[in-house]
Amino acid sequence: MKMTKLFVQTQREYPSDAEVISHKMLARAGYIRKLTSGIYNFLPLMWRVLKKIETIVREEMDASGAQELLMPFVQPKELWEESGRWEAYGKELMRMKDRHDRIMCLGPTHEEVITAIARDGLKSYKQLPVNLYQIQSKFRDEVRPRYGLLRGREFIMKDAYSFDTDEDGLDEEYKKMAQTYKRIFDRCGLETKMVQSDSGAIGGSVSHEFMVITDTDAGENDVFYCDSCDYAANSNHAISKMTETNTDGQIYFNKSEIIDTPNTHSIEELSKYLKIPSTLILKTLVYIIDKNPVLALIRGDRTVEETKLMNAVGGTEIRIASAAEIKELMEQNGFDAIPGFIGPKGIKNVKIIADKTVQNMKNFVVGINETDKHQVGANLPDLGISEIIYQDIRLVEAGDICPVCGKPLSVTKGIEVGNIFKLGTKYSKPMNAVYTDENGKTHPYIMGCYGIGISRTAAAAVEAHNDENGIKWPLSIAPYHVVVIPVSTIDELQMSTATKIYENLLKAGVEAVIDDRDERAGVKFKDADLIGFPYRITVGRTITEGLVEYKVRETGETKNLTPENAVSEITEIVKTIK
RNA sequence: CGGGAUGUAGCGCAGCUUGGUAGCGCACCACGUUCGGGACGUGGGGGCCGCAGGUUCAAAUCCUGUCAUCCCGACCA
Repeated sequence: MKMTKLFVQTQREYPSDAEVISHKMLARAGYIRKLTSGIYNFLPLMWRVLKKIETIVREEMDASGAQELLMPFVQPKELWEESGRWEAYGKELMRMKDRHDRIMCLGPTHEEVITAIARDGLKSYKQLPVNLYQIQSKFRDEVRPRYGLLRGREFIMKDAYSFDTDEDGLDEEYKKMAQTYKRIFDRCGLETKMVQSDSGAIGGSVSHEFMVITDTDAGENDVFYCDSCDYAANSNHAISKMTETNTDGQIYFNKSEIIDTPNTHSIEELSKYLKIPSTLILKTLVYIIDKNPVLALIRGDRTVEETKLMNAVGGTEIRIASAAEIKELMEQNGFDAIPGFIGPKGIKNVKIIADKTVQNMKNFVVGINETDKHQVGANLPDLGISEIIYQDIRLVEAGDICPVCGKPLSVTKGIEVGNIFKLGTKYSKPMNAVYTDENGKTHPYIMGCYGIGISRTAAAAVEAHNDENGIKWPLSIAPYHVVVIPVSTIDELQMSTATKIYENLLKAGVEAVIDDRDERAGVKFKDADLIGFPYRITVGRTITEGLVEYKVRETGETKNLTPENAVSEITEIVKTIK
């Protein structure tokens, strides 16, 4: 492709609305252009990158035995009512009416449609197992789209769905997909970590996410991992062993009593006032889960992990209660305490979930629903709580003990580029999607689902591979392999040599661009770096000695070669792409 | 949905306080000089100043409403 014809406009400055590096660079280098919030045009360079990622995904998925199909983007409400997700999915599901007032939605994922396809076609155990996948645009009406392609509303996704007769079959497919994903991301030049995670709105029992590890804001997930073993988990799912007790061995209170603790609205203020460690305080938080209040108890120094708490009561939506809601809860139970003095004592008809840190607590300090007072030297049996559910609801912290091997855990940030779920019968059962076994009996399919964010993977690759001058694409997914730059387009020898190199590269199957613009060398170099061509051949003054400059974007390495050697060097490298 | 901010040329911004013919840099077009890390000169083209209403002789500027976008908190590929 000639640069003068290539549809790309680079910008000298980063767009003002971009926050993270991938968004800034893809926009400035002319890969993407925002149409409206969270919705982007994929311009020719971007589309080449996306198609390359798609090709890798297709090759690996096909090799795993999965079959590609394509499902509709627009789906009817009725299907979503069958699975129960019309209500449950929430506002991310973009709903609309057609001209006959039939209610439809844009597909955010395709469990319902694929299950409907399967139940029509997969009648016999002899047809199973099957894994079907598609690559398609998805639409999720995100509350707050951000970070460019990392969290758009419309994005490209590969989604696969497997159907098995039993759990063992699902386990096998799940493992196969995990290996397939590892290969896909390796081929895309991305190092990923497979981490345990919560299964969220997709549902099911077990799930893992593939994370590109990063130390930037673009990593929206906290990942806890162990250096000594292979334990790794998203913060919404990570667990740790608690070894220490709630005191440092010192005895602070030898009898249970109620004391004045004026103006101690926070754990920090209270521990300062009483001169005790925060581990000695029982923290009580009020959450609203699916419109109902829930009390969460946790040791004072610890944070509640909201997804875990929500799962503990089987909810789908969680938020911290407002001051007004807490006041209402107090009034219903005959108290009028303000936040800071709330406790489980005397609260009726409200679920009380206690983190396991609370189980070991002795002689602690706790709010008793009286403003400016706390009970000290308290123990749980003394508080007269009718029912208390112990669950792990705490956020793991770096340095916590690995649940597998007992060594300290570390934390890092990650971009989730892929996700695999064991769904079981979550969709097949309610949708009555069944097969007939060898005895003539029917059973719901055992399902799994497996997603890869194609456009997010491209953005993650930019996050992982860049420098201050621009993008450094991995060769396998770069829009072009090499740019040939004649320094001066009016120098006949330079121009004719560059053209010959360019033509020979094309003949050898190398994807090349020749920068034939009548621009100064500096402009071409800056653009080449920004766009991120993995290799560059510069034809300049040294051509009078028969040499051109060969430069590697990734390392900055340069060497002078004859035009023939430069072509063969790159041709050989391109052949090595898997 | 809360809290904060911003809408002026394709991009980055000034002008608004104190109303008076809409500006700068980049990009674009023409000519000339330049030519290995974002050159320079001269000349040019491009704007419903987000939209609607109001105040005024006169509104980018003041007032009201509205829409959009971005950032901070709950989602997920």
